[in-house]
Amino acid sequence: MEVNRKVSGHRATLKEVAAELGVSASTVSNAYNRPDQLSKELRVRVFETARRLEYGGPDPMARSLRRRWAGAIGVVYADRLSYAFADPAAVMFMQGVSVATEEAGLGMLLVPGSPRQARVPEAAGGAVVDGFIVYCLAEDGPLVDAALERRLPTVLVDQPPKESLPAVGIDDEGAARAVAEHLIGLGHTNFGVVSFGLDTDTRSGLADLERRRYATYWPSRRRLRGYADALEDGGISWEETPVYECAENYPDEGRRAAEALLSLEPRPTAILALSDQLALGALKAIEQRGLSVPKDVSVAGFDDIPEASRSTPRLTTIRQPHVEKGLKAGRMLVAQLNGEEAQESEILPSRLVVRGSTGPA
Amino acid sequence: MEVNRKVSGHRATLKEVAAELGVSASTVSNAYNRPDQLSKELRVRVFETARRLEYGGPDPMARSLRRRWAGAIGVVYADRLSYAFADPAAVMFMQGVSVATEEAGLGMLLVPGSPRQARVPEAAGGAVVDGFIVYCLAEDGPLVDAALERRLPTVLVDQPPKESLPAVGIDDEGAARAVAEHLIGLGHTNFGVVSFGLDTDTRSGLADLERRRYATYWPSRRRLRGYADALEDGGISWEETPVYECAENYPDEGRRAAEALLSLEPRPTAILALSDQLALGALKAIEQRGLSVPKDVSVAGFDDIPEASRSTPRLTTIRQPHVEKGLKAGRMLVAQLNGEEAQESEILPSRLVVRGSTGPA
DNA sequence: TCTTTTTACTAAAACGTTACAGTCTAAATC
DNA sequence: GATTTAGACTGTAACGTTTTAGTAAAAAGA
Repeated sequence: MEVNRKVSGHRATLKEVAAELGVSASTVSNAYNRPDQLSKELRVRVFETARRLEYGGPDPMARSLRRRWAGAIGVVYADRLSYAFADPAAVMFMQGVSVATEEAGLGMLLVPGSPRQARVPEAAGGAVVDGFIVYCLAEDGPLVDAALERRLPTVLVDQPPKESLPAVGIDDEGAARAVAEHLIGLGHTNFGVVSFGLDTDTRSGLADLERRRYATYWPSRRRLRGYADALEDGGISWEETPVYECAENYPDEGRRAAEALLSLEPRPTAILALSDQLALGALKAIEQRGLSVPKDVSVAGFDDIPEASRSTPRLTTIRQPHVEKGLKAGRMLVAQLNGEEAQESEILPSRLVVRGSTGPA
Repeated sequence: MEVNRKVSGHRATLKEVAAELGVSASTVSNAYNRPDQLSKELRVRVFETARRLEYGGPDPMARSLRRRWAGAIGVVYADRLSYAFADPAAVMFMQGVSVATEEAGLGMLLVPGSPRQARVPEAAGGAVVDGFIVYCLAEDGPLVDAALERRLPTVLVDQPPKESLPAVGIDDEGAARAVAEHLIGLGHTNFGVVSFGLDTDTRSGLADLERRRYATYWPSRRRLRGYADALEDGGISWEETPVYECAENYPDEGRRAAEALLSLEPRPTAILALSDQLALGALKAIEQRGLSVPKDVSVAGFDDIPEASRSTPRLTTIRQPHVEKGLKAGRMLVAQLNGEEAQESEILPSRLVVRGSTGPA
């Protein structure tokens, strides 16, 4: 759907208010921006006239242009925004960002568009913002390019290092390794992996080695790498370990993936999921099969979203500080906007949380 | 914290690209906006030169000013944004809005600030947007005024009708009445109510009749009204029914409120909560007291957030279509932006969902 | 060959502000 | 009484685009 701007009735301008009062435009401007530059009485009269003419104050677009300052930061998300709101981890991240923007009195502009839409680059390119937070984007996608080409202050989140831009993230690889090692330590030798989509094509199904290695999304690639290393170190073939990729990060997709994995021979006794959302779906698939967790199959997730500690059984997972990630990223960006130069990238702590969904093989 | 704009290095402009190439500014502009207006070859050369000069395309602020079109809508929220992200109902609402903005290729600007901050009106007044969605705001707050003064297309959500602006909401009063009647039908006569804050002061504690009647937030007022009517109709004194208001819509506040209510004499056998978040807290308080739900105390919520059907016992509540509310509001606004005039206000359906948390007195 | 159409480009005027450097008057200082 | 200072206001020039109306040359049509 295309949007045409409304041809609404004429709206009063600062100039007209000035003319009506017989003063200069500067004075009216000052009435709004520098009260000390004119007498109290005149200021009152300015506001009166403004109200009478239905003048709603200086136009933000003109002001932004003139001041070269938008008063907002852009948040660019990997996928459709509506998915972000459906993903507890992303919501927590945005919450963190919102804390930072509120501290700074800035707006938070959610830039629209999925990698599958054409208008996307234009959206990021056209955003009236002072800086970007780029969150978990396919690293070579057009969206990220569009954002970077603006050459605005930018903070990368869950992304590979790029052009010496400051970044915030966790040690995805190490964390993934830790979950896998935990399960190996419990004696498991037959694994199945439930993964995010590994490329921008929306495909669901088993992924070959090539596809796993060149996963488009940085966190996916690092996590798979962590699993792979741990398994190989434990004498388990990564190549023969099935990896089922899900087009979308919803529990239901995870359920389907787990169903597929459970039908394989030999049946995995441990399922590693790249997110809790997917792991929760896997839990359901196992239950529906009449199997029990963790007696028949162990399941581990990633993210430690609130639901992970409320499921039955409660989910073994990797805890990472989602809110803090957003907060850090937001503050870093604000610092850059304030002219502070060298922002250091940060790796936030994460750790394995063992709960009821994993047990001995 | 105040933000100063970064005094970054000079950034190339469209004019400079034009000068470098020896063509007019119009031509460069056309290269970006109307490819059919110049030859293929020149267009290519324009982009080359742009890249060489590190020109990132037309400046969005200038473009917005000239076109009188921001490409974004503003979402104004009642409270601190960070609370919105912590409230599942608000998140679902925003998800709905995001679907609508994505359909239209618009950005979604979250306007910062709580009613307790001074800079707020400036934030709404300075937002570079084409329209507003005003979500559940204290109806006479400065924020809503600031938004309305802009005289941009606006859609009200969960707000009292105002200035013939289109609105989206549910029948809060009727829904509240339905929950209360359900409990009365089960034989309850001793009620306690757990409410949101009833004024912009952040107070927690029992609220007198006056305060209940003039609650600042529209949904609170309507829901309390619904409870009141149902109780009075059932021969139960509303005045003597304790209403405990919570400063914030978090489960923990609900827990504290319920603790207070359970210490009263006579102890309520039914607790009505204005939201599921608060009701979930109440559930916990009752459990901590060693009482059982619904045997000793019944609890009903409002909103039917996902957690409501996962608690033990599962929560009796009012289901309302949060996502659809956002979607409707978003589409209404988009329609207005497209110049479609008469937008009808809409009352979305809601209904009582009876689950395990309510039972006979 | 002469008109008409098309193609490729340009000049100039907005869009609505704010920053900067002044100007002018009245009060304060010496 | 001359000089400085402060206060209140103004004029002009950006800010970086897009749009409108237009020109000149080339292509097409008669």
